Amino acid sequence: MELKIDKGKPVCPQLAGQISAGIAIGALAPGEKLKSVREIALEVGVNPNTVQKTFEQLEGEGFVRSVRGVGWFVTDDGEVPVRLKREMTKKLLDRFFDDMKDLGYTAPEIVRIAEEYDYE
Amino acid sequence: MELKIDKGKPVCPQLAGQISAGIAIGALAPGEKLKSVREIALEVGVNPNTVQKTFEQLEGEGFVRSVRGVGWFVTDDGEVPVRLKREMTKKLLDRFFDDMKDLGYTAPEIVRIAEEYDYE
Amino acid sequence: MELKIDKGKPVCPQLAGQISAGIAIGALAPGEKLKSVREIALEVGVNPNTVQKTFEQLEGEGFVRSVRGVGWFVTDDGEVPVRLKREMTKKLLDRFFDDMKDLGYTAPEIVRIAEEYDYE
Amino acid sequence: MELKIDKGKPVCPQLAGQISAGIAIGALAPGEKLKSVREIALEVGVNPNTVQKTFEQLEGEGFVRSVRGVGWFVTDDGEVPVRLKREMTKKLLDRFFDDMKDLGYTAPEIVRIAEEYDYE
DNA sequence: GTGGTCTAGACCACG
DNA sequence: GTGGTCTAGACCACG
Repeated sequence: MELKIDKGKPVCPQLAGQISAGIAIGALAPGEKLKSVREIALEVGVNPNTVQKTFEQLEGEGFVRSVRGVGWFVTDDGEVPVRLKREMTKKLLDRFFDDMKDLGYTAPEIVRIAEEYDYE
Repeated sequence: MELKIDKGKPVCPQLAGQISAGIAIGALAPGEKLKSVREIALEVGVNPNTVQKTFEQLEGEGFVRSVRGVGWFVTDDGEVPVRLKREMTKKLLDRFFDDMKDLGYTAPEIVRIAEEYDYE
Repeated sequence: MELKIDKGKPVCPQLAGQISAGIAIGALAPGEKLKSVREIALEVGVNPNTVQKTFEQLEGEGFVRSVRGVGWFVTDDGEVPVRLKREMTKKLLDRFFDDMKDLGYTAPEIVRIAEEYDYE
Repeated sequence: MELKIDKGKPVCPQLAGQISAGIAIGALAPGEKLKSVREIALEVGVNPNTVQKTFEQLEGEGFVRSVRGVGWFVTDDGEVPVRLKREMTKKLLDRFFDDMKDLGYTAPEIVRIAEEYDYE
């Protein structure tokens, strides 16, 4: 699984979001070993500490676990991806509709705009 | 126009976004005088310096202008609201579709989910 | 409240334990502002990052909360000290009896030894 | 004598503590041959290097000695178990009373709590 | 001055 | 090589 960071924005949330998404969509399977802290740090060009911090945050949410001297692993709990995808989807929908409503659109208008949106 | 700040997140972008949205939707009309820096600071519970900084940023984008000793005004340029709304809408759509695609949805699926979304 | 660190042992658990104990015994009251990260770092002679990390761990357990640019505060939840004291007491008792049992003592013997212990 | 390791915590101190306790309580008699490094490593699921290192530490404290090509033995000195038990007991008592005092208990309270403790 | 984030780099335990 | 902890120090947002 490829990771990509937009420098200039906070790194941890970006990494956490991408790894969470990877778990949610099954690109990272339950129990699977993740790339090492150092490898990810090199790949996306950030400090290993930052990757470590991201993993510790994900661990706090029960998405990953660490085995000292071995690596980090996706949690074995098969329910997590299901729950994650549902929650992340809801979050995106809520934020999108909220933001669009702040711009003056009604719910039906938002849906129509989405239908007409030409996604590259 | 009411402003609301989520403490804990950066204040300036939040304020700038809400004021921009206000201009985009016409809640703040071209040429209209804005509330004073102090008034806004009290209303949302932040430091006046922070509000001042936000206005200066908006001024840099041509959305507002200041009259010394009097206050801040929405730009008189009637094109600004139109342009603002178009740009902000596009930004929200792009981000929403990008994020949903990262979650494994295809464009048609995203549209269908939006249609089924039950916005409170 | 005074903090003291035994260099050579992991710093974060020591700090977290002392602050938790302070909350448990009421030395740090609900809602009270804690010393700043930098002040504690200077006082106990560790890096501010380490103190910050400790606070973030305590935040994850709901014992403290931060207000950006202002400081860290003991949680307002008055139930927390009660729960904390009960849990920490149980933990210490469990560990003590477990360790003593590993040393070959029976429960009654452990109690007798505790009664005869001459605490300075 | 059975050994059990809590993965995630440093292994050497755990092993050393358990073997020391075994000597202190006579489960491992003076002069007795210990299990081989490999056998222990397999039993508790750690690397043989780690077990070897633990034995070398215990050797440094005079608790065990090695016979090349044969294995590791508990020291023949009959005084060692007595001394070990006394020292380990004192250490546990000191730590327990210290920690409980940090939690706000007085010595008499600590004793009373220990008396009332319902050890499973 | 205060918390928040990040880089750089050291050193440890374990494998 | 891998995670875990820590120091040192920079820079940001906010007050």
